[in-house]
Amino acid sequence: MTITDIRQQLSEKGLKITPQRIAVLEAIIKLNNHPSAENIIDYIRKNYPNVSTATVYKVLDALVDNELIKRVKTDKDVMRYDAILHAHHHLYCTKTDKIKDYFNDDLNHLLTNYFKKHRILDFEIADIKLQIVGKFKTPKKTAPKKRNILPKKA
Amino acid sequence: MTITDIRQQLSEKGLKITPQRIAVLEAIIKLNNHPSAENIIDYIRKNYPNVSTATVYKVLDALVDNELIKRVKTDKDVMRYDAILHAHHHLYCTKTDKIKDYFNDDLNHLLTNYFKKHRILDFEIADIKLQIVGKFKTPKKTAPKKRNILPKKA
DNA sequence: TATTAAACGAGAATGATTCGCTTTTAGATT
DNA sequence: AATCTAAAAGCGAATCATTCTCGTTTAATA
Repeated sequence: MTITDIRQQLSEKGLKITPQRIAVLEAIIKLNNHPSAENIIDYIRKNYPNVSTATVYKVLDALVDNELIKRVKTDKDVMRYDAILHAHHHLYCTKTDKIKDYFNDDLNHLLTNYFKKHRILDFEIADIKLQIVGKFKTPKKTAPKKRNILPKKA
Repeated sequence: MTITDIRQQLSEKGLKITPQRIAVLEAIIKLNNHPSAENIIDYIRKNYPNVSTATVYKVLDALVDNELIKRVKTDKDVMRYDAILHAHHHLYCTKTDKIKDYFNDDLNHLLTNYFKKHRILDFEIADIKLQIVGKFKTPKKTAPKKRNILPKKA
């Protein structure tokens, strides 16, 4: 996703192309880990120190309204954001609060087909998101990466 | 779900049985519409005017920690709560912000089986929630309910 | 009924998000 | 290229859901 692509996307939605909007979209794509508004602000300020907090929130709203990004809600109170690159679901780790993308087209087809056959009365589905809650397992190591010969604390 | 049941549930989890905890659980069950903390507080205060806001939040945390209720995440910023009566998913209306329960054991089995066959690498699933986003259709009326003979504005 | 850790109450504090208002700017028009 | 104007950005203050602090009360147990 290049800056040209970003400009293109904004333009397609009839949004004015501003440095702030480009910066926010770029930040979400670069950070790539469901950043909070704060994360995004910190990232942007490295290059544009005087971007207003309120502006970032306003930009985020505009981008969500125009379906260029999605909001991701956690059990904690801060909102997180996600670039819309490809339909995907989320794995929520109850231990670490990490959110990982989960791509599975096979599953998407399964769900789409399921709801094509079993419509929900009086409801028109626009999107289906799976929140898969659980824990990341620490993978077993075949060999330790590092050896710590020294004691942890002097 | 009677008060005796509620006492039983608290007791099973090793939680002290307090009037406040009973009131909160009762409120969530009675309100039955994914209430926010504010909704719950308003409801409880009708009968117990001096329940502290902080207490309600603390009780909600305790109940979530002990899996007696669930948090319902929305794209908006307030958290909502839901009694755990039976496994279910949610329909989110983008027009009205209403959240409706969606029960479908058939679908639950489908998903459970799917993930039994297709495990997610390094992730241990505890719960799967579907957020089905869309719009409630207003059902077609066979005849109009009212006729408005007068002009809309004088 | 005495003990005590857990729970509660009241209100202040926090902090993410929004508001109100002014200034700036993107994009269109001359 | 200069002008115009609605949209966007900036900035500080305001909002408000949620959390913290800490003194008081209470549920559970002996």
